[in-house]
Amino acid sequence: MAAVTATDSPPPRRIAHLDMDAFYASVELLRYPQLQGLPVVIGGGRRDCDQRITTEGSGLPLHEIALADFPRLQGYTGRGVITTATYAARAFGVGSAMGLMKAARLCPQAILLPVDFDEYRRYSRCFKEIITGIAPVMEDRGVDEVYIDFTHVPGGQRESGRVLARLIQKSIFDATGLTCSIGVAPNKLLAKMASEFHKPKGISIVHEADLQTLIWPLACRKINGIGPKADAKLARHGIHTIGELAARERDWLVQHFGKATGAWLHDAAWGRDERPVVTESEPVSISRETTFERDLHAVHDRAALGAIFTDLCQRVAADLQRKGYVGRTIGIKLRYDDFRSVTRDQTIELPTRDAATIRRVAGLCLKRVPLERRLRLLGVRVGGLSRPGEGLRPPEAAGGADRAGVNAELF
DNA sequence: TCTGGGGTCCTTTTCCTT
DNA sequence: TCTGAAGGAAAAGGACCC
Repeated sequence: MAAVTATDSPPPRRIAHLDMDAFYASVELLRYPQLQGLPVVIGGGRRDCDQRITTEGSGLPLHEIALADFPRLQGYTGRGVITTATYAARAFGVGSAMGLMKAARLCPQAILLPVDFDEYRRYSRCFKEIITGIAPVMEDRGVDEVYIDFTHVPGGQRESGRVLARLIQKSIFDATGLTCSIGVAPNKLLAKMASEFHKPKGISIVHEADLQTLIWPLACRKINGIGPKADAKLARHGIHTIGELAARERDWLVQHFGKATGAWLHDAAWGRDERPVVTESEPVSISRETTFERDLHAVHDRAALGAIFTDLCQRVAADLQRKGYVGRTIGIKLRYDDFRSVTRDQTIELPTRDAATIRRVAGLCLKRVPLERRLRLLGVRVGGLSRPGEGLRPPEAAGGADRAGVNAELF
């Protein structure tokens, strides 16, 4: 075999996963530093708990607002869950996804802040701009997470990526006051796990050779993509750690988990993941859904449901128009009072972003669903998205007939 | 007593066509 | 006209993620 010089061989793949530390809570604490160290929960977001602090807008600087002016969990009634909680609040046993009423019993003195997505998105854009200024190949994975390809970034290989990770951490902190954790590894799968090793403010470097020592002792659940269901199924087969998963034959996994999932499980356990860092992607669907303040009945609450239904369709249409998409597959989702969900959808000939058209087709979907039980949630979705071009029916053309049709629909 | 909203992806079922 | 196989697309459900 011919000798290979250092300049001939391509640099090893170095992929980083960056995760902001307690993102929503940290943004709120930047705004209200007087809440530092106090139990704070962020959640709700629906109208009934969407009261920001009473003295906001009074001209008082936000950091001077008295603690007494912040709304408390005590006496909270209504639906909604906690999106995130500060560590001080978690000490009382409250945490993400817990109902707010239950949290109010556990920690009535906790301060309740509504979710402010606009503000989180503002910070999100800001830290992502800083990253792409340093390392341009970045994949967006939501408001507080990204993957970054360090491989060809100048300095991206130094100390296996640690130097660049440090620079990114410092740049984000200097510009925003926010901290993050970064994992650098040969691929996305391992980088994602690595970023959790030393939270908060951590940097973790993982090499292929670390698989047995750092990855295999971890619980299967640590693999991004193994959730509660898959974890329970693995446990039933006596598989609890990634090492135990790696010990199973690929064929055995395929037999028990299906072709795609079985093969993926095997690859994941062996730290294999060739997925590229994707810098651009198109959405697959756009949807809106809402949980009612109380369960509604199709007949008894017909008017209220009809208004909500129309509103959802209009909001989806507005989203499509704002984002510049049209879609062909229109669907509904509803959740009954017993929490079972059903979906129905229908594909139409020409893509649309017209509210009345969406309302009409969604209304047809609704007719195919049992409506005896009370409903707690209703959603409207448009998929099969494309950019408007040939075949788009202009909103005006959809006008009269559809609108007339809507009035005759269910609700 | 409860269990949000906005997505993606995968699997299974159903329906249609050949 | 009926039956069955095969394959693809659409529909439905569910798991998972942030």
